Amino acid sequence: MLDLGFVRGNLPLVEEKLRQRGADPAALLGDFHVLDGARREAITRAEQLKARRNELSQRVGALKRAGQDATALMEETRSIKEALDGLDAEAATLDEKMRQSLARIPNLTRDEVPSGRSEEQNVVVKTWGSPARFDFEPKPHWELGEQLGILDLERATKLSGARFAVYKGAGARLERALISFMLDRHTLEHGYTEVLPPFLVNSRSLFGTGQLPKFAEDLFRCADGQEFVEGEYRDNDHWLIPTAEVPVTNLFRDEILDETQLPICYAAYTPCFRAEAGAAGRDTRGIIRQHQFEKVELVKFARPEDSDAEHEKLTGDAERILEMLGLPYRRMLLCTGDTGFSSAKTYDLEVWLPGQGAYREISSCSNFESFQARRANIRYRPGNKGKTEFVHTLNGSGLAVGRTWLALVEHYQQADGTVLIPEVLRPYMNGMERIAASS
RNA sequence: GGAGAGGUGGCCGAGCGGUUGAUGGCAGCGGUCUUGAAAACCGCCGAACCCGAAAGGGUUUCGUGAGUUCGAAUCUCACCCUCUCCGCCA
Repeated sequence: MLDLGFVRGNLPLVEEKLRQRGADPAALLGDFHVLDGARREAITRAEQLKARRNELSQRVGALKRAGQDATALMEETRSIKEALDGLDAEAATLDEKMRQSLARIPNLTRDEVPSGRSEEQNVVVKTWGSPARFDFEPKPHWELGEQLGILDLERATKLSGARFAVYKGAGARLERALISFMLDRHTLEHGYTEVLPPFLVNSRSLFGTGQLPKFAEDLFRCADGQEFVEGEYRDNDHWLIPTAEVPVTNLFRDEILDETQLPICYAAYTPCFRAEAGAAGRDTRGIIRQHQFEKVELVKFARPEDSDAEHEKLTGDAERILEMLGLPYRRMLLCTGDTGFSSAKTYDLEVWLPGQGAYREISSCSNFESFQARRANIRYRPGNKGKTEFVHTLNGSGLAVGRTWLALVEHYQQADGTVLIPEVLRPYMNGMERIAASS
């Protein structure tokens, strides 16, 4: 969420930034200054009446203590109260409107983010490794997975419908190995603290990180309470997390952190659940796009002046996993139109998938600056200044485990249909060197 | 699910209709003292919003929402959450 005062004082800039994102400034803040003016006027008038009422009440108290008559004053206070009812309601309504429209305005992208409509305009920042060359026709992971008996998509459909998977044998083991491998690197070598959060969160949390209200249709919600109503963020409803970002970032919601704690770096494994509304027909084969997938997520809370450097470091930490696994990738700087709602700047890591002959997203590393912190009210007290400030939050996949699984299977496939296991992973696979059909 | 207790400022903890934004303690900040540090002592110290160029003024805020009252942290009701015990269960 942007700061109300900032939007008020920088309307042209905000409009320009929204346009760069491909958003419609008119729709998002068309009547901003009208609404803002009306809201402030209502507040001012209501507050003047309240000041008068409070003053009268005090005098009533004084008179009564002195044993004198106060009926005249009490009469005036009563009439103020009636006028106040309407005014207060009006101010509250306008305030809520402002709040809601503010909550739907995306973050401002940084100036170094390239302008662009879609992913076409994303910029390659670096490329690591090069796509493997095969002297045979590489197969997509769904064929390999089925032949090796490590992936069962058909039966998953029976259990849960489309976009679910069952992993078996070495396939299940591989998934678990990847999770452990990633967590070990991040906690043992990159300085993150492991967190295992709840997989269900309330709507307050989803508002905090920016999934609500705009992206409700992308989420799975448990039918254990009332309907979701925009503007009402409950702490007693339950939604499946779309990413560990939500519970982990919200750990410090409504808290004031000590500056000496920062940066706080967490690594969390969780399954992720996404409704994938609007993705109908996309990536229907294989496990690229699932309703449920595993992910190891990196989350940081940093001082504003450090968030850039922490963003680079975090992205590097994710990249290192790909490098250790020997998977070719490239780092993309997302353009304005492709940068997520809450993010000020995002790098995507794209891994090469031989089965598709394309680079596909396997990690997304974002600096949210104070956008989420303002929504979730996460602050810290800088130095010896008494004033609190919002922290900067960051996160990135480190990595999406399901996609790592399929990249690995496709990248390390052999002519005979087996899949080599990279050396760094073998300790996590009980020494297994390759996945063969009999396993 | 049943019974009880409780939700107050960064933290702990008083207050239980009228100068209470809230006693006190801790932490933090500034100062005195000291070669330095500690201790001791003195002072400052919540947040959001509105008006104002500023100085400053005002409003709201004691889990949330309604209500009673001239006036509520304090009274009433509903709801939420936490803790303890019991039951059930991984």
